[in-house]
Amino acid sequence: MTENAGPAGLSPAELGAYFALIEVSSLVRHAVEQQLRDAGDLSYVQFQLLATLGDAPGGSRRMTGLADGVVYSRSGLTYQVSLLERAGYVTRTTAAEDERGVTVTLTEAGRGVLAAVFPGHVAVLRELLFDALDDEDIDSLSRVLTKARERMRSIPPRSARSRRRNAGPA
Amino acid sequence: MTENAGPAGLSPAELGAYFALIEVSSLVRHAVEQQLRDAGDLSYVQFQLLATLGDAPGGSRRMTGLADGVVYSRSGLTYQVSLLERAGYVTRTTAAEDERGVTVTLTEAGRGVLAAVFPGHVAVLRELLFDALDDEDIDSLSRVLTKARERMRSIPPRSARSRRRNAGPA
DNA sequence: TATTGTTATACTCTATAACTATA
DNA sequence: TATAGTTATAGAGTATAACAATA
Repeated sequence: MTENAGPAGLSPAELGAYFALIEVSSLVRHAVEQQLRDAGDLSYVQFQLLATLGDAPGGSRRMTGLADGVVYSRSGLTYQVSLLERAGYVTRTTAAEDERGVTVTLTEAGRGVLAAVFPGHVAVLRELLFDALDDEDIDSLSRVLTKARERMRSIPPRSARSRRRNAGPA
Repeated sequence: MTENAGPAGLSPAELGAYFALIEVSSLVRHAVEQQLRDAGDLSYVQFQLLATLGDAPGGSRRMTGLADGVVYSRSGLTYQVSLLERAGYVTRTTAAEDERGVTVTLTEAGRGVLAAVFPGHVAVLRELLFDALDDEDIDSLSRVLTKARERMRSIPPRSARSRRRNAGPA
């Protein structure tokens, strides 16, 4: 018997990390969602999609690539992208290389909202999260969470399985 | 001009920490939500409420105290607690000290679901999060996030303001 | 008058399954 | 046959505002 809580439970340190992770991320997300709603009438998912496109070369991505870590079902992605298209923030075109695919591209208006929303976004993060942390805190937070993220990405995500479940053998 | 990104933006370290925080917490939450659904037909919020009660003396809490860090509107809390009551996991009684208040109490059945759901819950956290981290990682994660949480709790939460907004001066 | 909690309602988001079209 | 994406639909969750009751 170790001090480390066997397979049955979590150690106190793990429990503490878990609860803090959930509470902090909830509060951050909730606060940021309000700000995005107020400043640009964007949901958080929509913001993430726009930001992902903003970082992509040419402001373009295929639907599939856009989903990573943001949305957990195909229909959900279609839904959100439809809203963005209706708002004029992205365009959808048939992919050049694969006629089945759809390329989503950020428009000028899309870059506009991003720019409009960004300062307030940053302000919320500063006030709520980063003002409480020194450089070292931020570094270790980033380091540990990045490590965790890489692990998670390497594990078969449920969304990848979901298709296969339908089209099972037989 | 510092290397530290002025008020206009976030430093690369901050950006990295922020994105990793959002992605990791989303993935964790999503995975855990599925597990809770499968194992006990509980939403994550319901699980949090039960767990909060499980930690409380006598398994009881006032509605207001139950909301902290879990739910962001009173009606949302009422809704979730109603579901829990209907399922037989909690009871609601008029508070002894304040006739306006409601005391929510965990039932035996409530403790039962918690127990039933817990091992799988822990397993998901291990596989997804903790297996990737060593003890030191977990300690710093816990330390930094706890620091952040304390800061956030000390800031006037929007939910506290919301009431006042309605009943503004004349 | 302020606070606790509930209710009614409207809305957003998500997920499953069925479907189309291309590879 | 497998993959990319869309659509229809149904359900869960959330928030706002109006409300009742107690302090």
